[in-house]
Amino acid sequence: MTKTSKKASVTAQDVALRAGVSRAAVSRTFTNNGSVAKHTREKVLQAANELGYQVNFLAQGLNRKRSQLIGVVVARLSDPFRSGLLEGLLLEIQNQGYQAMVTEVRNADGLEETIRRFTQFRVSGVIVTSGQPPSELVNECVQHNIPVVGINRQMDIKDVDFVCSDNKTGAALAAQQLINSGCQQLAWLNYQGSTWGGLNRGECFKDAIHQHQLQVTDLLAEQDGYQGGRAAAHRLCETGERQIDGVFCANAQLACGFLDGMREHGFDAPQDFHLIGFDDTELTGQYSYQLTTIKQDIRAIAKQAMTNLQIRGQDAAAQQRFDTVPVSLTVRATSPALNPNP
Amino acid sequence: MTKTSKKASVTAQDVALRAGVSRAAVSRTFTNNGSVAKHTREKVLQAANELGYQVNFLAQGLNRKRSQLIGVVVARLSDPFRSGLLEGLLLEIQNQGYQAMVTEVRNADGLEETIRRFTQFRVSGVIVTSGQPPSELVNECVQHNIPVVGINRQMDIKDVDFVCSDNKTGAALAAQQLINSGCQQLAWLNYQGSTWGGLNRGECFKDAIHQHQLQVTDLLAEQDGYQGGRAAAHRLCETGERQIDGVFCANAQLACGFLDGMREHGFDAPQDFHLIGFDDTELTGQYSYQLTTIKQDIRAIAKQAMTNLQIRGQDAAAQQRFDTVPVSLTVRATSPALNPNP
DNA sequence: CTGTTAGCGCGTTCAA
DNA sequence: TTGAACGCGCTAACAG
Repeated sequence: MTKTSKKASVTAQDVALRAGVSRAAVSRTFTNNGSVAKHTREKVLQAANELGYQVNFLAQGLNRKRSQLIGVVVARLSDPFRSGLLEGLLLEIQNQGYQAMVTEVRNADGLEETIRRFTQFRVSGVIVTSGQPPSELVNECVQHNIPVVGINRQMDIKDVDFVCSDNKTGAALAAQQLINSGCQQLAWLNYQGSTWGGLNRGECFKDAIHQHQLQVTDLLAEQDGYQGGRAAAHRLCETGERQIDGVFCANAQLACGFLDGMREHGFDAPQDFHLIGFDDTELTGQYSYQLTTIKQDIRAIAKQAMTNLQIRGQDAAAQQRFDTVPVSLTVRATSPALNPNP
Repeated sequence: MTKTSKKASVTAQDVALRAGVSRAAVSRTFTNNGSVAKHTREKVLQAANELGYQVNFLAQGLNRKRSQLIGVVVARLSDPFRSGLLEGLLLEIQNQGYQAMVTEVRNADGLEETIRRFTQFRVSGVIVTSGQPPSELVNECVQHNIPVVGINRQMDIKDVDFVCSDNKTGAALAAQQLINSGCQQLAWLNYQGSTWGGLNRGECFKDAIHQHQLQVTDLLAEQDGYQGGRAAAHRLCETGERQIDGVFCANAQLACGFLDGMREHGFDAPQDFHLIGFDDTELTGQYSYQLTTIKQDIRAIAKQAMTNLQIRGQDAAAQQRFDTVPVSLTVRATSPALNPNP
């Protein structure tokens, strides 16, 4: 009870004492900052090892005015693409030696509160995969010199960088594929409250189609995700005025729902229509769907996002970046490969 | 340039100055700790508001030896159940005023490194949804007085609490449903490298079946998830010695894969066999699967996990808890409702 | 109820 | 290369 009751946590001071050096020496060996003699370094390392010393990130962050934390804003993780994206981000963040603080956000107020909390933890960067970062809050980050990057969205907020899948090429690939397959009555399916990414894909798709002198029917789902796509299919079949033979969807969930909705009415792809979705998730490859999709390169997106954070972390006044990540067409059953000799 | 260049971050000191009170008063109003006169409180709040003051969580945590962070260990977010669970945890953590630090872990070494980092951030608690927490590390947490709770796993590690879906009842419900439907040749499908949860469900299922004097065939998938289930179905059909008419799966992904694998061979549920999966994910409800499942109550699990953290947070020596969360049977097409008058 | 004081554990000058 | 000393921003114990 007198001296055996060790402090719960061992500090740099303890290590210094045991190694017979000063606290500063300990700090230096662990931050690789100042110069330290090889011999002392080893003494410190050994003492630290024996005591099981680990730096206190709270104290470190307080001092450096910056923690090894990256804030990540997510939403609707039930969408496989979004959870896949989060997984990719986590991996990349950890690879770079950071720790992810993640917040699920449901509305604008939530985003505001979240970003505020991020700054209170002095995060080294913020990644927004959902919602529009309110410009005032972003300014707050900028004041604190915290870099912010948005994924699959793009706005004109000063000092915020963006990395985004190549929607234009993706839409063009889809258009090409549908048209080359002989589709004439094309449709674009999106959720009516779609994110920037969805809207952008739609515009690009229509542009691409119009270049071929064809028209596009707008299918607007009242709900997002699988159920929205399914309901849209039902409505299409029930009103059934238009003959549609090629559909491009803003995301994979909508596409799967649409496909199932059509099946419920006795139609299926590719016999009765062709179907292409955005996002290549595990689900889209499954036997019951076999969806032809535009595949986003999650690893590349995550990598680029972190790169941007570091660039702006070093130079807060760096030029705003809008990075585009290549996409590719994954051909499956719902819009099969073209006959090589037409 | 002389006095206009404000400090990047405004501190409690600044607020105190402007409000004409002491730093301590500021601290008190923000932590609701000591008592503070209503008048001063208002002055402080106003000054803080004008200056845009926010407490520095790093400093706060350093002082209290505990941050408002909860560490969450996850793995394979591509599984919809796991991402759903994470979403539930995030919501609950945020509701309680904490922030989630989440780490994706791929192997035992990763878990070790992760938990170590959690302690370095002085998290208020650790939630493990994947992997077996190595007992030495847990001890490290205990030393730091950090509560640890495991979800859907259960081991005999001192001072660690567990919350787990009621596998026994779930397995019994599944057994009941299959038997009452007239199934005679039952099988249990699991991944060969399954987690504790999967193994436990299997044992419970076999117990339940044996009580009815029936046997269970073991189907072992060499891979986890959808592809594992699909391959298992292929193997079953190709070797095809055994006639199987009722299958229970360790999780939903296996079940969906199994169903698709059977379909590829021309068999389908419920005509040719009955099928029940564990985990009720968005996927299982979709038209193309309509899987009968045992549903886990994610909200309840998350709530219980946080409750346990707080209990042990207040009393480190609290008795170890093994909480069980009720499950329910969601009846869909692959094992349909029974005829009311048999 | 309030202000003063003493750390929390670490990074970083500045001399030596 | 090293150590002494200061401060990061905040909380908590103590006096008034």
